[in-house]
Amino acid sequence: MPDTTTSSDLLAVLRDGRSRTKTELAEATDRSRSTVTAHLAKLVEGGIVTQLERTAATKGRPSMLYALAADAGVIVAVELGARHALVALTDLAGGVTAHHRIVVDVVDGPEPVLAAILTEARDLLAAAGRPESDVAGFGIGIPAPVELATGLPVSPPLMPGWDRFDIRAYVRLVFDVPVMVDNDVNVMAVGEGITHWVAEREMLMIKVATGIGAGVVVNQRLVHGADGAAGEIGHIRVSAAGDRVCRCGQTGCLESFASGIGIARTLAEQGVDTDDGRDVVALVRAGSIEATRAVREAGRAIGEALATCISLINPSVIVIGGSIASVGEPLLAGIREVVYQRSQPLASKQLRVVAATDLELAGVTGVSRLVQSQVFHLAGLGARPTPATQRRS
Amino acid sequence: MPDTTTSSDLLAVLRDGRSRTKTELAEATDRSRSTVTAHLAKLVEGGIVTQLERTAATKGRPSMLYALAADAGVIVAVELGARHALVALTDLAGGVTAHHRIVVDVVDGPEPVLAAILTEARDLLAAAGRPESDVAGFGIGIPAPVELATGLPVSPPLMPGWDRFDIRAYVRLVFDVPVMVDNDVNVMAVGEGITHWVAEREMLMIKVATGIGAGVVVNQRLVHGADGAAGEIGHIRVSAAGDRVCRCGQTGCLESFASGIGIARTLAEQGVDTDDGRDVVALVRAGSIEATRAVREAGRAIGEALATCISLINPSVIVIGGSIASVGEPLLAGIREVVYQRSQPLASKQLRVVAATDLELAGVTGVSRLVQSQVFHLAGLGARPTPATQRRS
DNA sequence: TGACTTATGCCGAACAACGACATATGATCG
DNA sequence: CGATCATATGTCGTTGTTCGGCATAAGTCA
Repeated sequence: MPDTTTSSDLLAVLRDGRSRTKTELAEATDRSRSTVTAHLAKLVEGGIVTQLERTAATKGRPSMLYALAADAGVIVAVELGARHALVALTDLAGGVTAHHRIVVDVVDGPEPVLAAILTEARDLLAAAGRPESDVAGFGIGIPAPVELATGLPVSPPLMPGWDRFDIRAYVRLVFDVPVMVDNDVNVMAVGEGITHWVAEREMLMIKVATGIGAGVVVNQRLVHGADGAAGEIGHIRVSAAGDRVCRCGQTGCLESFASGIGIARTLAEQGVDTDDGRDVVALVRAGSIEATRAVREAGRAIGEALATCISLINPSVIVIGGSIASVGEPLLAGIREVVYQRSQPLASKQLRVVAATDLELAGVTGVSRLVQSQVFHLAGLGARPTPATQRRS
Repeated sequence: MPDTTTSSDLLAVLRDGRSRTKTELAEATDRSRSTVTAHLAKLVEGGIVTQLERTAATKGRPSMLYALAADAGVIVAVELGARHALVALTDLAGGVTAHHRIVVDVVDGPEPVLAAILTEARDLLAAAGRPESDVAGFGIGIPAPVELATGLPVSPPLMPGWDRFDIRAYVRLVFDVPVMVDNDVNVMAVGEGITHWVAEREMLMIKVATGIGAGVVVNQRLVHGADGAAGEIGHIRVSAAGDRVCRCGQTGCLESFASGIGIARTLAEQGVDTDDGRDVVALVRAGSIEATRAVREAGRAIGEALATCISLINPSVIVIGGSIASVGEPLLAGIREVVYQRSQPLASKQLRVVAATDLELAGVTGVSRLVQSQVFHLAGLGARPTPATQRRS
């Protein structure tokens, strides 16, 4: 029954899973303690919030601690890549309790891929000793633009056969719960955002892997754009890419030069043998001078594109992730070099360009958070209700 | 006393100045008629809302119409350019009732310029037969980045001497009312947005004049960025600008090639005499082939930069304004040519690139709307409360 | 003129939030 | 070891907001 503003606000504060006292909650939600008491009672009765043991000694009477009943349900969070899927279970607070990577191929089309994912999810649930009825929500990040209102993938270049396929409906045949679908980089942005960059209003998450994409956070909210195509920066034209022909048919695309495939292509032109983007990381780690240089050049190209993005939205943080980012410094150095050289002083003085901290789980963490928003009817990403308008003086 | 949510919601609906019946208001604010009645009574009593005559015949009893008491106060709205200022008076609904353009020079520094503006505002008030005590709010759009929280201009390249000058405080010495300061292109974006593009979630306003800047609207809200530098796209690097040195010290900046000054420079290199950006418009209108071509080239360069912006935020509308935009087709054609060629099909299929419709008053209209938000304690730009969460089933 | 339609005003009921008071529970100190 | 202090808890009456219902007003239309 938590449908009032106060209950929502309480959940919005408690959604991170940490426990709090009534006084803390009253302060955080800007209500009186009696109001918080009343609503907490309902939430506890409904099994949504748990009353924990008393706090350790302060001076006065110890207070009760309240926290989200994170174990009351399970969220299935999936990150889909071109050749694999990471299927994870999280508790209602977003803590990952189990995860497993399976091999799939998105070009096989939606049914077989989703079937494999759903099977894996069932297996994980069984292994965790959880009945399927415990599933409270399902979410998936996919490497395609997603239309915000409908959750449908639209014109996905990497995923022929998925165009406007109703993933939500398909999943609901198995798990009849809220289903969230969003772009893979968007969910990474959320994952990194809620774990490390809660306070930042504008943030950019860049994924450098087989392709290149961005997750865009503005005013603490994900940006989807009119067609779900926001953040599709792989086909920005950069000078470094020259006349190289991209798979999209254009020339000079960022992706054709700076993605895993693009770097491999650069190296191949120099006679260095690489099959795939994955090899590039191995080569750099092995100390290959050519590979290191190519990655740094790729970083510069990305930096060139980012300089423009910075001029447009002036973010305070840019997080670099994706498989290629795991080479670490060379890529980051290339990006920083151009970003700080080409950006206006005002926009770059406070700007931080950092590597993603959780390459493996950022995606599913973000998915879980977005699903949680739906399960609890919460808005936005922030830890607090929303910094909108303060109510009291 | 209108400080409750319901009163705010009512004002948020009525802010456009149109009149509505109680039933319409109840529907728009999602409250019962009795609630609306109660709050309207207070608002009418407070002189904030006016009760108008009855509606013309429907079938049943005619209803009363209610509208914002637009004449209860005056908003002073100013648009500051490098060499001039447009000082306007609007009613509380944002309707421009008087305006006058005065000559100033921003390089003289803030005090003399603001003094001239304030004097002009006083003159306009006197001419309108309005006492100064009628002024309910003051706003100004300035050609500089503005820090959102403080309203201070930061590191303005065009306005040396204005850095972190407290415009709000200075104005309040004369008019002790809410004072709003924002970037000139931001306010133009708001002005165009509320008059023609209310429904669009993502929108870009591009001003092409002496310099080049953008106003960025995402999720129906203005984007200021971490340092107020969002939309400062004049110094994006574009290939067309080649190695041309920009006043910012970098090379290849969009502004060095595609702004009024940049176009003049291009023409000068071809031996065509122009003193200033203003001349460019005259030359095109006079049928100069060189000037027309140069403007179209400028459009292409802008299109190149915009293609990147489109990839990042996927707007549904891009509005082109500024003095150079008044040449009309050549500029727009150049922009469209590159935008539609370089953008991903998904992002550009629904995208409209249009000319600003109100070159003269869009700025002050936007200023007035932003001031109105402060005067009535409203959030956002939208006509409706915010499409956030629907309250009933 | 009377039926019909639509708006209005007013009132009591339901609900949410608050502040205050009495009480509970531990630490701390003499 | 008991008194005191500090802090948290539960409950209750008050206040204010919102809702739905009912009687009534003010037009149109036949």
